[in-house]
Amino acid sequence: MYSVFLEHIQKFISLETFEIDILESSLAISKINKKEHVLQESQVCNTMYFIIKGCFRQYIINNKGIEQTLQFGVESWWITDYLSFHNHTPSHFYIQAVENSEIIAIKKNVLESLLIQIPKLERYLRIVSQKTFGAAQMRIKFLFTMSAEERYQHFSNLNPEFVQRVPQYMLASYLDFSAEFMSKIRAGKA
Amino acid sequence: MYSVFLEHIQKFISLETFEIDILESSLAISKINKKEHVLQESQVCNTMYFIIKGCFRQYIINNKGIEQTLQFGVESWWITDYLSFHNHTPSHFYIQAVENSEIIAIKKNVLESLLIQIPKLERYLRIVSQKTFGAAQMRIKFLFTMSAEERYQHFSNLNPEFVQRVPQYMLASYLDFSAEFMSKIRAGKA
DNA sequence: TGCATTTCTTGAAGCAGTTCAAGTTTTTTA
DNA sequence: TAAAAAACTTGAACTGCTTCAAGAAATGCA
Repeated sequence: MYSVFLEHIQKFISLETFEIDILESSLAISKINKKEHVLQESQVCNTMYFIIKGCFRQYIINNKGIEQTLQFGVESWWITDYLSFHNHTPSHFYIQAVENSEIIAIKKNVLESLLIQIPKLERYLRIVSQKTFGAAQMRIKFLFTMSAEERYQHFSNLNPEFVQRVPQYMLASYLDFSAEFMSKIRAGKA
Repeated sequence: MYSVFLEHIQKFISLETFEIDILESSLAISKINKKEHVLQESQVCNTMYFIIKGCFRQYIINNKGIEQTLQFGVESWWITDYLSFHNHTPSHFYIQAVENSEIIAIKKNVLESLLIQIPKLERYLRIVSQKTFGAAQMRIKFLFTMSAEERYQHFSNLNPEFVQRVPQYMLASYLDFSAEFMSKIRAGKA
């Protein structure tokens, strides 16, 4: 089951057999059940998570006590709080499994040791995080320019399967409107 | 004037003298005048820009013909369209100088050659882009949880000098409200 | 210096989306 | 498979912010 991970890396760099051995012997796959958290607000985040199987979300609890999902992650995505990770500051976020999932959890010191043994991984992580930031820029563009209904239509056209996979209220908050309004959009009453 | 660049890199990795020589001989500083563009919508972006001096913004023109600023960059920030850069797809963005500025423009092939000669730069860029993505996550949090007035107050508390530096209408669109509403917030009439 | 351009201000009218509250449907679990 | 919990729906009242239009102030440039 490491294949999901190794294949993702090898989309960007090529690995020697010995490097694959290092990765497999340094890393483990953990099962995380639906609704379990891998990060809670105010914790310092010292781990990066690569999703092998399942779905996670990063969310906050706003001042009205409502959960707002800021990011989803599925197979082959990384999820973590990079700011907390790099600055050793308490996180503002929760990261939770939305489905029963399998992840590779890489602690900071393990990551550093892997990056020394396999320096090419810096390149892999550099490219992946630049592309992820590019995707975040597009997300902000959509949030700024589209109405709630347009954001929903656009997202469901691009990710029809994913829309089935998560509760509507989570998707509503990810698209920055209320769960009630999502209901009205879907009923054509918006 | 490369010092701004070299010092930024050396916050994250250390450079040997020969590596500094390679950088200085491969790179040039360009002056970009206020209002000049370094990227236009529909162009493929094949350059990364490091800002030595001045200020840039990334913006779009929305369907009402109004400019909306998605991102600012000042001294020691990188600015580019990473999605267009990595996927060779036409950009959705404009990147423009807000002040008379100086930048280091690094084309993709020059970057690749530098990364081969100084592999450590992968690490520098990896860390910088992960932190930048972390900042984007926080930005989305603020957009989701704060009212227009709270976003303005929060931003001006964190960046009091910067607020003086750019036209109000650019900052208004960056904070996702109208220029008119900015005026009312500042007058205490919101 | 003076004209043109850009930027900022103000008020009135309007509306996209929220909030609240209550009920219904679906899913989970014992 | 029944009861509990989670998720979804609906309508009515409300509001934070936009839009429009017009004028005032500041800045840039010949």
